Amino acid sequence: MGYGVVMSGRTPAAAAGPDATAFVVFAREGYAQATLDAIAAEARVAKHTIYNHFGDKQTLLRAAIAAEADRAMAKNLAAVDRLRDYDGDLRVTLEDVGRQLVACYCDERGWALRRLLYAEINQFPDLLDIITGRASDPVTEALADRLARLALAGHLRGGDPAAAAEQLAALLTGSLEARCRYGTRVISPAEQHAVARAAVDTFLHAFGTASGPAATTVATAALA
Amino acid sequence: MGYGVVMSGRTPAAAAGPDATAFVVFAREGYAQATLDAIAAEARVAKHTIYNHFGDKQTLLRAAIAAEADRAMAKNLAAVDRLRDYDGDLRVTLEDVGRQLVACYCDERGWALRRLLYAEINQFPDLLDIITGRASDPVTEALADRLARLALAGHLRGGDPAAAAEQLAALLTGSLEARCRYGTRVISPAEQHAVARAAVDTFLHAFGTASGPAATTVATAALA
DNA sequence: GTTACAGTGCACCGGTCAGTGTAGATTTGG
DNA sequence: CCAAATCTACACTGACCGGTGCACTGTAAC
Repeated sequence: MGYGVVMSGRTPAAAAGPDATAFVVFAREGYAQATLDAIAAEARVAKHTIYNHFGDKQTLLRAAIAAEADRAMAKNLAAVDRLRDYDGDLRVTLEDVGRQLVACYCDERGWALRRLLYAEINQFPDLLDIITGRASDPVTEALADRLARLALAGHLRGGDPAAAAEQLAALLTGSLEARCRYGTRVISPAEQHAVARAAVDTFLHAFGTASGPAATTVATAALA
Repeated sequence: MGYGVVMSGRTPAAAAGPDATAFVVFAREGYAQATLDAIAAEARVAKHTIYNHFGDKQTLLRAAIAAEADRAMAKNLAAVDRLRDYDGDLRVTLEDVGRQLVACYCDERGWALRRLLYAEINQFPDLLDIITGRASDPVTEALADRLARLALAGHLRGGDPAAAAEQLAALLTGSLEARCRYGTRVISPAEQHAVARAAVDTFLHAFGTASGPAATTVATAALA
């Protein structure tokens, strides 16, 4: 013990532990450019302490990424879980969940994690193993579970729920890479809402039942 | 003069010029880790020669990325342009184009470019300016142009063709990040075909006309 | 032949950084 | 109250790399 919350007069950066601070620095500077001196200074901790805890720079990187991936997945799963609150208006519920998933994807830290992964995946291929089980895979699976329930209840067309989940996820996140300019642009909540609405609209056209609210209007997919 | 094609006994790496070689090394090692000595050696060129041509390391990076982005965009635009060969079977034509776009996205060099962009966008925000006009933006726009023609001819539902193009692009590429594991996994042509077919199927359900071939079967979107 | 240009190989400088060593301060637990 | 463990501050090493200077070679034009 001895970190963060226990100690009183720390900066926010240090309050979350050295690995969280390390993630911020790694994401900002890149692995090679990030110096341990900078990480230690930003975490308000002696450089030696980091070596005591993590051994070397690579181990610190892996720990930082694992912690951040856990955080991101928890947020995603919480959003998908809201599909249990299905109260009769499928479109509204889907749009709500979609909006939250889009928000997760547009999150500053989400972009930072994705950037860091793309950047270092060549030098550290084993980062994939750290991410697998903590990333989009379980989220899509959980989404497939919810969609399967909805299909069984007659609110969606039958078929492979995994495929449906994949298509919905693609519709929600596929355009965000371009819209957010690789994470350098922050898009407004209104624009996020428009993306979610357009995605759900297309999804319901393709996977909704005739009885369901498939055809409202062609979404005015212009942004706000 | 003095590079590449003109000289006979060069390795493939050097045959394309120092900037192409530089891109390969930058993508493999990362900007900071890539040494000019390594680039020069791999390009079969003296380090000094690189400085004569590009001035410094950053300029070399920008030149390498610009060249690679041009190459990628040309390939994408060629694929979209095949939508002009519309011969009556919309689904077949769209799947053909979709398959080619998926292949572009899964291209080894395409992943390398995307990785490099994600990796260095923080250190070199101006890379976005280099990419804008050479990247997915013009491709989506060209796709919107083709879809507008198809809608006008009654083969697709009306509405904003830009939105339709964005949705189609999202369906095609949205699942590839996960499927290709950030570019470290090569997916088979059969799997690429399945992705394109599922995307086009969903797209036609949402944007096809009643007269069109909207409903075939729910695509058996299992991979091969 | 000579002038101009472009490339080559090598050695060098200045700076940076991971990781270690050490010695003193602080905390923790019994 | 003491001892073990942990943290801090700081100096140091060994290695690496961007960029430069220099002496030399090859080639094409006039």
